[in-house]
Amino acid sequence: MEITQETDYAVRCVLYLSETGSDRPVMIETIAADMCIPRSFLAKILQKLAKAKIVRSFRGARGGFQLACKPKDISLLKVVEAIEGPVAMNRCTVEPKRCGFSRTCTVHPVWKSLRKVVSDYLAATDFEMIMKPRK
Amino acid sequence: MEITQETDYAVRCVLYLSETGSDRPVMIETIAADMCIPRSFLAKILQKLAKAKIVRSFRGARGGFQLACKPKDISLLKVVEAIEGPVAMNRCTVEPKRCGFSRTCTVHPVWKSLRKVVSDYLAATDFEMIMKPRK
DNA sequence: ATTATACAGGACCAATATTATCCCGAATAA
DNA sequence: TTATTCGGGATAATATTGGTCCTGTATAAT
Repeated sequence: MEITQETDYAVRCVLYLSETGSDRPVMIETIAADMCIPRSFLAKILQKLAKAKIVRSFRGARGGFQLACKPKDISLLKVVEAIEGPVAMNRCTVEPKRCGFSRTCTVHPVWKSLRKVVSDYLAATDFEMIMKPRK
Repeated sequence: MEITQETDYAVRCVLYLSETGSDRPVMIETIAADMCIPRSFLAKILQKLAKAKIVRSFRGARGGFQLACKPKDISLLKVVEAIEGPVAMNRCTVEPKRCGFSRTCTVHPVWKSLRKVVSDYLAATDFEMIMKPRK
């Protein structure tokens, strides 16, 4: 039922990039230090975020990471799914093949519906909303 | 983000007891066979359900398990928490001591709020609702 | 009372997932 | 050309999950 530590790192990392709003790429090293995330683990996380087009990476000297779009256009769902894959409460709602009961199981629709509740909530929350108001 | 296999077993087990509606206790053996749940694993699960007062156990010959109350009075939340402990999306919302950021972290309230959404949904779903309508 | 039955609970184990770390190669700015 | 920074594969430590087994205890039936 819980998100993983990795997902928590990912969310805080995107939030960090949202808040700094730098036009220069930020190095893994810097983010790791500022957010207390193990450097090499964060590197892996940023790879996933880059594949999901949430951040852009730049190699070489002065390289690093930037948001690929505005905080407002990044939902929590996008980040969570970039790390954990499709959100679901129960495997059987994702791969029904492996659940012999799915056809007759009356719990199945409940998990599906809860999944929608969660996923809608996450989709409706973007990083502009999560950011501290700067005023 | 997913419930565990164990929780899935627990829910299906309570559903089974709801649907059979037997006034005689049902043996672990029987439930295990009917629901395709490993016998000794199910035994552990039923222990947890008994501690949570969701089922009653009877020892000795003709022993077994019965629901401790009506399906209508058992929420999905009760069963899930009997197995997994308090539902939460993020550890930091349960034990804030271990999260140095919780005071300033702007994601924190989001997880808390999502937790409420999920927990409300689970609390609103009881086993009479989950049971097949008998007509 | 005795006995067969069925759960209680502790110890233990295997498989899998999570949380990392390290290294070498590829891109790239200076 | 070189120092820098990410990309990605391999690997390892730890935690969690899923599951078994065995002994003890309660209890219904005889």
